[in-house]
Amino acid sequence: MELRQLRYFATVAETCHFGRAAERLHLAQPALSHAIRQLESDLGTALFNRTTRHVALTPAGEFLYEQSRTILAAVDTAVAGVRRVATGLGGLLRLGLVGTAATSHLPRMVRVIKRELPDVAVEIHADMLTPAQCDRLREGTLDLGLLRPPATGEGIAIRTIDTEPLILAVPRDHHLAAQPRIKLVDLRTEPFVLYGNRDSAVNDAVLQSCRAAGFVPHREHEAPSTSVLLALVAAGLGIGLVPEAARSLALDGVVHREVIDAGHIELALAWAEDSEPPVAAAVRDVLLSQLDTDQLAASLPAGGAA
Amino acid sequence: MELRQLRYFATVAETCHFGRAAERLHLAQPALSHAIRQLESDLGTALFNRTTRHVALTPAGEFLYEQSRTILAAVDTAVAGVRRVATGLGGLLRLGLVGTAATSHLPRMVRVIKRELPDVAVEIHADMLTPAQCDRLREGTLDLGLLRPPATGEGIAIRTIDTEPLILAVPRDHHLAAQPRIKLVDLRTEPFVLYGNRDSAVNDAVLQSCRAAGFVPHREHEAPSTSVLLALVAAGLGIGLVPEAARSLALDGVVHREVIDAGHIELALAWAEDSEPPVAAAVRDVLLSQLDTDQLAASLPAGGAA
DNA sequence: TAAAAATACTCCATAGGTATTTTAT
DNA sequence: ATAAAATACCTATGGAGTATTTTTA
Repeated sequence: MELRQLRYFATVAETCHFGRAAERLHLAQPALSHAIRQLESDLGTALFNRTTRHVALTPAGEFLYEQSRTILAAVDTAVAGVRRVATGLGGLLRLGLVGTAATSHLPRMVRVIKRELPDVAVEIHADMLTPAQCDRLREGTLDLGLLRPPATGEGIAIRTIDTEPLILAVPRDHHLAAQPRIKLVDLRTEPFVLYGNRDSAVNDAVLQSCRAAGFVPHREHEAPSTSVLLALVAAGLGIGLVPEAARSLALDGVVHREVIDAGHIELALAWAEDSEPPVAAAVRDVLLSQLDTDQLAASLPAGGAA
Repeated sequence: MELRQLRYFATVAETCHFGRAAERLHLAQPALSHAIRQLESDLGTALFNRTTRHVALTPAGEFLYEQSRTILAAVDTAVAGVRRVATGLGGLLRLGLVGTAATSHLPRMVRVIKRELPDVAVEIHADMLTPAQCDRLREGTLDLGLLRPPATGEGIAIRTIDTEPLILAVPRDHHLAAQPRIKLVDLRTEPFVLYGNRDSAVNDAVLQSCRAAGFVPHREHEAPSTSVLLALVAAGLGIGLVPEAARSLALDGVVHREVIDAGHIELALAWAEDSEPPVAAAVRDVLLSQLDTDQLAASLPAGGAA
């Protein structure tokens, strides 16, 4: 059986008239008659009871007509779906992110994607370190990444979307919590809770900032993630330097303070330079153009046109 | 898009190898390559990323493969279903019945159909009088009928499947309930509850039996159905003559008694002589052969081989 | 360099056209 | 008598074959 036959059959079933059905199909009547006979012979059963005056479905034809509507509709939606996936308007987007991006940038991003590309399903791969994201982007098991530059290895394109200062996290009753202006050197004698993972870009930034300020932080404890790091700070085991996005974690017993010369850390959108799937390109466009819009709006004087 | 293309595509998607897929499809490799190129150009998008060393699905191809499995499975079940409906092994059977057949013969019949033709769906059209069933059999909106012979009009074939005596229905405390041998003439002075419908075959049989016994029953009340008739008898409004099948209705306050010379009434299976759908023929065969088996068993001496 | 897909071409099966016949109302 | 499906026959598109070339791991 072929879809051509099924389409012809469905049209004849709907009109119960070979001539009019042929017309609707932009086809000559004998060609249609022949096609239906062919289908009947393929199936080994009559689908129509026909005289020259009347065409009616047999029970088998009745059954096939119901099925044909389902099948033809499924084919149409499949074709439309393929086109959507091919253009990036639909399909699955696998988005990787570093720990802190989950609370700071993710919610708005997902909202923008849902608004601009409603047929795209977003699959979140949270708490992925930058090198892991780069590997998975290259091997094609991730479509986009939110990571800390620089990207490791070849073939990854990035665009910085935000620059955050490192801020101080201290226990609520710590003496630094009350200090008005904090400089990095003020932390040189403090015990630090540091990110334990060698691949952590935030850890690198913290160590580099301290080195620039002329000291090596005293490694009191190690934490595998920002939330654990803050928990250890809350427990009074030390102080920490974390990206500003960590403010939104708002752990009880921890307060955050600016550090004048603590340096910054970037967050970037990353994708595979080649072999980027259409959804990735489409979502990237939407996210980056949204970013540009926001920056433009921020650069304009407040109180502009509504 | 054609099913041929979809079948080819699914095979390539499964093997990720044009040569092996072509082999599986009993096709030369260039023909398959060409067919896939054709499909890709129809859809306006690539379905495979191919080098001479590696074939992999694109996101659009991935999507189409999932859809193709659904569609191809639907096509296969549709074709199988058409064959079943065409042979009568499947489909919808619309079965008409007179009121009393619902409790007497229907349950066993449905059980036999379910056992022998599990893919046949039975639609019951209960409480249909004989002439109405004949009309609907002729116009093709009913497939089989359980009715009281003779059938009215042309084109209806019937086979008698049971002969029931008419029995007496009386209130529990009626004097006839205690009488050992009842003859029709004993009822000549009694008030009767009769079937009200002019088309009722049971009513005809009752009136004819009484006429043969030399009297016209005194029409005290009329009932549209056997169950209502028995309810009126229970209420003490008169006596009734009903088919033996009515025993299974077992209304409280009503007792049934044999009447020696009350005559019999037949129940028959009926179908349209021409234009009988396959499912009707198949079910009829099953029911009638079951009937023959039962009669053979009944005619043999009891305690035969297991 | 070798395996595998693409290209080039050839052929014929069949989808679809026109002209005509058959059939049932 | 006539509308409509079936039949007969013809044409040409395109599906599938063989031989060959191109490509990349």
